[in-house]
Amino acid sequence: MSDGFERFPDRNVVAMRVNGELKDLATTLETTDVAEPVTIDSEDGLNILRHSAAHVLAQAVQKVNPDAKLGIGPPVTDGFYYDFDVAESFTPEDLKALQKEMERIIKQGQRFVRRVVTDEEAQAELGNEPYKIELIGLKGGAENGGDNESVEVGAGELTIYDNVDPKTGETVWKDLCRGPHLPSTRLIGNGFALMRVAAAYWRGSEKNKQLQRIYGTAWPTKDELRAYQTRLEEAAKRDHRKLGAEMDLFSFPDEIGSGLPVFHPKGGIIRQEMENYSRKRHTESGYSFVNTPHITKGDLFMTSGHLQWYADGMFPPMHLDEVCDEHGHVTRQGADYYLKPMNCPFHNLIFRSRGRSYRELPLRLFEFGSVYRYEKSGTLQGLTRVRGMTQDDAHIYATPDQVKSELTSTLEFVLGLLKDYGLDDFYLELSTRDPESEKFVGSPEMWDDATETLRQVAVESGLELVPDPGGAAFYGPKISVQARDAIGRTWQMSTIQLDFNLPERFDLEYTAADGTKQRPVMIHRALFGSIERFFGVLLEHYAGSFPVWLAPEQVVGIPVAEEYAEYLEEIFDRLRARGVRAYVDHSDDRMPKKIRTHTKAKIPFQLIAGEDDRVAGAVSFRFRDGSQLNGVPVDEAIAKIVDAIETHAQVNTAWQD
RNA sequence: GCCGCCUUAGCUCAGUCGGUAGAGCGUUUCACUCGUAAUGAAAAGGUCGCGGGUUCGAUUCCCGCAGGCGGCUCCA
Repeated sequence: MSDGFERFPDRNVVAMRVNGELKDLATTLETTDVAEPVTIDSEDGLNILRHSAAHVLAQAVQKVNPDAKLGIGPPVTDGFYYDFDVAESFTPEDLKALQKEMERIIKQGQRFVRRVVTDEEAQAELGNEPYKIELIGLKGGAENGGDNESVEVGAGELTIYDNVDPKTGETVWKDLCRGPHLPSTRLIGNGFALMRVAAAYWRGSEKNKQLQRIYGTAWPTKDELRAYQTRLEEAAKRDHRKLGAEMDLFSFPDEIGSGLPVFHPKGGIIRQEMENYSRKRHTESGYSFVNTPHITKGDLFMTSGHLQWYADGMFPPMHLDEVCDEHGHVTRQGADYYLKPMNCPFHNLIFRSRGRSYRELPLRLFEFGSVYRYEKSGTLQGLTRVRGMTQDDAHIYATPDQVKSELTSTLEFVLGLLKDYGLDDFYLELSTRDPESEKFVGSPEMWDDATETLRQVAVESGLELVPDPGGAAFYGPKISVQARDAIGRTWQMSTIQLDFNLPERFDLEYTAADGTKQRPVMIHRALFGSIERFFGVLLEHYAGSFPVWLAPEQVVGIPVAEEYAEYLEEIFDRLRARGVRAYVDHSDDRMPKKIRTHTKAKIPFQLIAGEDDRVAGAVSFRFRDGSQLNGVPVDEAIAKIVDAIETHAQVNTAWQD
């Protein structure tokens, strides 16, 4: 007989795994138990640290405001939160006071002591905590509470953790909790910080009351906390909304409306390059280009099912063409016109515009289609969540036996194109139907078939595949390509959706080789998702330092003195003749100032010329990282620049050869 | 949509315990003609987000709205 403290005297061990289950160090071990140490810097250890920090926060809140009712307080990525029902929401000053109180509790070194209770005991002890009582009632309901709630009440026995003052042995606070916890609050140390206040619906449902949530972060050491804060600052620096304004790429004029961006000339160049390259690749891969209008009569979206299921997400209709007599009676019925939220119904009409032969399939219709979605105001976010956007949307109509190979080649095409834009770290997500949801069309059998086909294609790609239950669109399951950016964040990029339903709703047919009419299968596929969103993702991925082909200004000329501007202009004429975006800076700033200005503007190449260069028929390069290449012969310089553009190279530093 | 916070010059921000505002960068002009991240000087630029209320007087206090930010819910 022993416990974890005796078994693992190392101070970094904060808990243990006994026969596979996480336990407090204070747990008594039988000789037959298999116990492994859990150190504070392991994934389990960090979760325990953060969970214990959440407890300390809750204790601090109730110390300051005894009327605060406790919600739940689980660990999350990089930190923790705790939800409270309080009359007044927390202010930034409150957070400071709470942080102080937490520090006091931590210094006190309170012990976390586990105690098994019956439902009745827990209900009696926690009579003042209505949310905890609700959770106790749910406990029997097994796993339907979700992970965050199961932190409070596990599936097995019910436990309360007492926070015990080590000097007096007095219980100063307690909370319903599954555990495990750190042995002592002291181990939280000074590597934690309260971050922000937010509201959150109780048990994640819009129908429930909103509680006040406090987010915090916690790390084993102060240095790791600082490193985390630095990471957040770095991410903030590459925020596309900030860079978009600084680099004069796009804006959201209030006069136009929320979530409706305008692109400025420099942003327009980037978009144009993105679109042109995409057009070229689609042409090479056998896509046909189509164009469809931005608005349509409502019937089309009745046929597709959008109005039945997603009217909430659409801009409300314009009622047109109605005529009334002088008494207000309708003498001619009008029609509702809607802004389109998706392109697929339009493409279906193109497919249906005449009889189709199996020889035409697979038919791949592509469009940069403008769509409008009435996103809730609170969900809008820069270019990544907008109300008006341009999808690089394609719909592929295929025979059933073409589907699998078409899906495979589409996935290859998508991944290849994303790589050409500089993203190369991917995994896949398979989004399937939520069996609870009523929001889907077609039979469950169709869904099963479609899901299985997608799964096979995803698995055969060799990429990591993550399930996303309930993530499907209402008309079919999908594979989505998730890309990791330069600082490791993941973004949902392309989606490939399989759809047996819309062809049926639109009664799409083709004539098969045997003369019979057959139903095609549809594949929906957006590569960038939306151009606006992809633009934002690339801007953050590159932190504004685009590869040369995408950079709005590719080369800037800096004469050492005004005298050399003419020499540079001759070179720049040649660059411009090759399609390079190249301008000489004729302002009367001094040379170092110009270098500073254009370095901050993240222009890939600065070409500097003075007496030495002119005499030698050369120019000097300065790159974005400050490295230089002096005295490069003009012909070579031009060739290098053009090559960097054509190969889509990222150039931040001097060439090595 | 819900909760909280925010909104002052093109940008970043200071300020006014209620008496109509200031800095840096940017812009314009002048001088300097300069070899790798800020030459100097001067000037222009703001009905302090919008509407209402309180007040002798509101950019400041109160209410409403809009927009933004952070979350929650949502994301066809």
